Amino acid sequence: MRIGELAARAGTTTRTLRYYESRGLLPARRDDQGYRSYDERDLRLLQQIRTLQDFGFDLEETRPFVECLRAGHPEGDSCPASLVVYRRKLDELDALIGDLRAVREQVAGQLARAERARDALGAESLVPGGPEPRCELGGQER
Amino acid sequence: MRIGELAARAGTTTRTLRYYESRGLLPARRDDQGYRSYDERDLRLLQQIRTLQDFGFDLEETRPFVECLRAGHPEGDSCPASLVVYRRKLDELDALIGDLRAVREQVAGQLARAERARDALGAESLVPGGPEPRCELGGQER
DNA sequence: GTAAGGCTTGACGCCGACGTCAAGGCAACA
DNA sequence: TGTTGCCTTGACGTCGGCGTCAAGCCTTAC
Repeated sequence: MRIGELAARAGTTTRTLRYYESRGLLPARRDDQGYRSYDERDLRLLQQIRTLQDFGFDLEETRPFVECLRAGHPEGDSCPASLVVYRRKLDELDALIGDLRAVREQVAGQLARAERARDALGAESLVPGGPEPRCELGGQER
Repeated sequence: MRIGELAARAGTTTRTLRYYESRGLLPARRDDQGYRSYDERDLRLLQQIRTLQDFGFDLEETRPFVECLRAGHPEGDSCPASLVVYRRKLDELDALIGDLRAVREQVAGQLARAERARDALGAESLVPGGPEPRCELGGQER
């Protein structure tokens, strides 16, 4: 099969396949026209790469899985190097999720505080002294 | 104060300040030498930007906060446009955290499955028929 | 004959938030 | 007088994973 067919079957583009080849991740044989030639095993490798990419693995992190498959193992994660990547990715995800949750709480707190302040200002306008400067920028207050 | 001092006081770099100015986020006056000149209010604006950046807001998202402060409000989030950004960021964070948690579970599942398979293969080597292909690539098995 | 479609390599574009280098100006200090 | 240190503008580099031309070859269909 040629590059266009492989790309279509994997739901990706020819540009992506050439890029993978340029990175040494998915080398291709050539037919007598000089066209890249792939088989079902290449499709399998490509699917492995795409699955991991969907998980947010970057290209280098997929390499152990691809090499594992190419070495004849039944699954891309049948080799210890792949398990190492899994575990490192789990740690990264846990750290990232933790950071994001902390940020989320910070932002939620800021929002709550700002809304309280706004409501307090709203009450102030019902009181002698009158209101403070209105926002003249950005906010559509219809 | 000049650009170097402001950068140092805000814990950032002169390049960053020039970049913010190029984006129209933090314009500077000029002294008679043509040097950028800042005051304490600019430091306040800059701190607002940096805080939001630390939260993962991109530059454009900080703009309403900066304009709010510049309009004379006591806080960057004293304007409705800023609250809109807060809420949108919360939604984005929730979505992202949800996605990452789903990915985390997927990866954890894959790791568990792969480890079970490895252990099953280990047991197989204690049994007639002998073991299957070993990994010859990548993994340091000491 | 020629147009269409697939393939080739090469190379520049993109995004965001700057880093880094170049060439030069101004001021203070030894 | 020269050196140091701050400032100026301009412009190219970075990172990842491709997108998007450009120019040209090969084959098949009309």
